[in-house]
Amino acid sequence: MGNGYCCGCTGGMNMDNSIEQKWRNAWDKNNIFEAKVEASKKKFLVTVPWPYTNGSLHVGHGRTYTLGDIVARYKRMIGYNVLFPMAFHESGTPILAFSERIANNDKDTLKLYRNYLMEYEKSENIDDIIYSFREPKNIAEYFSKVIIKDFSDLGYSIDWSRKFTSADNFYQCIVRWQFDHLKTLGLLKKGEYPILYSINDENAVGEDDIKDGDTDKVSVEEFTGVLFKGRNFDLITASLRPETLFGVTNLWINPDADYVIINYGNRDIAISYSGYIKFSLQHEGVKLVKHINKDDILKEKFKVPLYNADVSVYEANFVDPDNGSGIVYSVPGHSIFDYVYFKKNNLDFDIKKVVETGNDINVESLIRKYDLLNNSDKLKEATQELYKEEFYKGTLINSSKYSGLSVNEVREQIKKDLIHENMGIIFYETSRKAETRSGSLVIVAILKDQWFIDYSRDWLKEKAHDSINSMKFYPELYRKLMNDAIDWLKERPCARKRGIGTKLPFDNRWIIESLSDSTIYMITYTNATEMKNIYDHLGDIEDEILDYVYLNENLDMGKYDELTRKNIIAAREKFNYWYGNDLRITAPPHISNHLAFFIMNHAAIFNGKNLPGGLMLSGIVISNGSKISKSKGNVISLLEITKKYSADLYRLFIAVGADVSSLLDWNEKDIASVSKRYDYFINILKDYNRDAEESGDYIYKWFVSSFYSHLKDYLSNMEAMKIRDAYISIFYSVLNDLKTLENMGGNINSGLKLIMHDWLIAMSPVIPYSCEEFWHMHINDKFVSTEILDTNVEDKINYGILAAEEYLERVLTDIKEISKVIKNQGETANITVFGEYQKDFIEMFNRKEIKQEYKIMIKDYIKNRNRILDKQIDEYAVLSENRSYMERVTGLKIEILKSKNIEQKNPWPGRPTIKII
RNA sequence: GCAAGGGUAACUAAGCUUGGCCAAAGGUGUAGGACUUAAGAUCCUAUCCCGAAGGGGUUCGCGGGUUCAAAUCCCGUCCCUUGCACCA
Repeated sequence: MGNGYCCGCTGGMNMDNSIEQKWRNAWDKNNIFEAKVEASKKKFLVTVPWPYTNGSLHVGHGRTYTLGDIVARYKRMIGYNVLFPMAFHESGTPILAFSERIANNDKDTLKLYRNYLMEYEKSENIDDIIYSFREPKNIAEYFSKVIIKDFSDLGYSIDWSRKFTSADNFYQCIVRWQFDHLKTLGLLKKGEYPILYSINDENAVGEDDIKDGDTDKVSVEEFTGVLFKGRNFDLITASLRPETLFGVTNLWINPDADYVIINYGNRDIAISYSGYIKFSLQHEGVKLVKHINKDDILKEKFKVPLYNADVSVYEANFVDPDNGSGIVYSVPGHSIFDYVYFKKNNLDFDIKKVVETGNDINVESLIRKYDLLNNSDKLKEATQELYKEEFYKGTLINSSKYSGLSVNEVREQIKKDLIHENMGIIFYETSRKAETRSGSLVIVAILKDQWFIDYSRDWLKEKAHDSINSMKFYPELYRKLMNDAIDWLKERPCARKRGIGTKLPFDNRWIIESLSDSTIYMITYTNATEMKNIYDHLGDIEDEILDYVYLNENLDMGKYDELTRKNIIAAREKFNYWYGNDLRITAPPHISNHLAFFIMNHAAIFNGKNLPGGLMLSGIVISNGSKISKSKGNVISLLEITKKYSADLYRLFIAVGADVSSLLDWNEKDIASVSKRYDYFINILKDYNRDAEESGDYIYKWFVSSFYSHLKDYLSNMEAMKIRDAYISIFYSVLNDLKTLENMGGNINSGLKLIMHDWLIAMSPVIPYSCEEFWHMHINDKFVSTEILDTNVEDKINYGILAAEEYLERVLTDIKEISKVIKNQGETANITVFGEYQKDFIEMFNRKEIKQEYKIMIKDYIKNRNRILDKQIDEYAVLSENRSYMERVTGLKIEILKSKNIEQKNPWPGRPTIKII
């Protein structure tokens, strides 16, 4: 296929949507995926992170969910009682921000949502729905429905009876309980924290409040405010590179900017007006003294701290008064901006080199490389290149006691020394100039009383490491990365001033940050219904109830009524049965955040079997060769997938398109090649005729044996979560066997009849709809989705027959090779298999007692010894039985003989002699 | 710079943990053939080099080493990709 015109031909062979819908409805009607406690059965809880409900999901998101479903269905198939639940995440600012933007008629946002809705709604309804999105909960509600629909269409065996959202009241009780625990454990503490802030709105801003914040991220950068002493007042510059201090030749101010004198810590300091505003939000006790004229600064000389040289102040229009303090120091030896400015304005200047990199990347070479004197486009890029190079490879020179130290260690050192000498102060700045969507400036302010989770405790890290080391990892290599991430964690700000979420129980000015409220939420899946009942009944869930349910602590039940008691007891029973999260599936970018918190918070609160059991990390998905992004126009929604392709084809592509851990490229060419095989599968099953004759022929025996040996591979690969390898065995290899069967003169229907039952079950985790359809068509009226596979395959494999087939193929390969060499000149192939004499000889040889008349065979035997394999095959019978097949494949007349002589060139076991004449 | 992953035949991609059955799976592409009025689809065969006998030669980034034996283990080296944070 390869384009949209596929539907007339191959596309039509796929399961069409109505068939998929038919089985979806049947599954739902019979509630077959609702998981119930069955004490006698081993349970398996598999989770995938809950989706965030501010939009619909695309082909990339679908991978982890699809893998989750494949695993869930597989485990169910081999007899586990499986719980595969799902809930929705609404915490944080994005939904709120989108809602506000819709209310403000922001064009881009309206367009974005119109695009989402166009796929799901009739055009005349769209405006009304978008209007309703002025209320944030309507966005969340709408898209959670969309996601449920998409997930259902994709055939996921999710137990939706447990769904909830992070904004649900009952869930928030559980979050509060968790934070009370963390507090009791001494893991919560307060501190200062820099945040992005809007002056006009007097509020913290998130990525979604910032103009282009999603495409061009803004982050907080820590500058070093360096104070230069003057006669009447000091002056402050803000630098990312304090280590270049010894290379300072002068200072720059902007001739057109507004400068002021402020008083801070009993000293007068010059700074730009907007620098003052920021500074006052970052430090306490900053007072504005007066506005000053630029000349008051220009006429002064200032002392470079630590170094004490006097430098002058010059004017330069490239200095941005809104950036930092609006005053910068000039280091032409290591700053491209400074150097270029001097050059372009034909000013005299000194260069003092203070960083040595040992290579030829420096200010001058980069200016030449990018022709920066004539072309300023690349100024920023070149600057970054230089900073990176000097940071990682640089060593200080000409810098008094700091000389000889590497830049990356000395930067912190100099910063510390400056602060210690009272000549330095931390100055936060945004990584780029940013404004909110309403147009007010975004700056960095310091937030007092920020709450942190303290992940630096040794006892906690140790427990987390133990937990990681006893978990299963797919693939294994992530275990080390996970351990590293744990070591790396320090303090994590865990609450914010705004957004959707749960209030901190002991400080309700704060809302728990959205990753921090999602660390142990999987416990809720086990008993969401009961917890909701308790909440609805009592209007709250007391910590002591949660302690009883989740921590097996004691509870005085007397104070609760019967209904509550019933729910509490059921909740505990369900939790105890279902928890441990046996497998969590997500992607590597979560290692350093979500997964680390997931493991840490579990380690803090839980023990033993309730700690995480396993982790599977799937690689990223790209679409048509590039990263999925709106700007590339390669976002393909899950809805589009089920409509244009089919759920089963998508799922099959996810399973066999790439190893779980590798990058997966969703592109037409690769889809087409998977589709080709899938269509073949569909066709043979559609055309299957149940009245096919059963046959005990050799080739059917081989076919069945081969099938079960593939099934064996499949099972062992699935146990190792090597989903691709597993399905190559059970899908591609079996299809190939069917073709071989046909080539050998067998009948596909007769072959299918022998394996259909088990084949459909084994395939059903990946292509559940097709398997369901054919199961009902050809087997029985129960659901294949709930069938249990007989995993005892060993006695169904006849290794002798497999060996015979291998032998046959070997002989054929030899015949073809000889034919090729003699340019297909022969007509008849005489094949002679070994006889009694050869057998006797080998026995004698092994006993080292060779009779005289046999000695002529020694040389030949030695020569061929390592190609001889004796698998006790009746070679003569195998070849005779397949004579017509061999004749068809080789185009030669085949004659089979059994050796009756002692010869110089003998046939040996596994290696007959072949003569083509 | 640090950390992690990777470099395999025209392309893509397995294999490497547990060395031998690896000239190295699968897919794509290419060539020939079958089917077909034709096209498409499908199927079969071939696809590192040499060879009128199932054989030989040279390959798995590069250079060494261990071994009877290395794509696989060890050492060195070059190149590529990603991450270096508090953002969901």
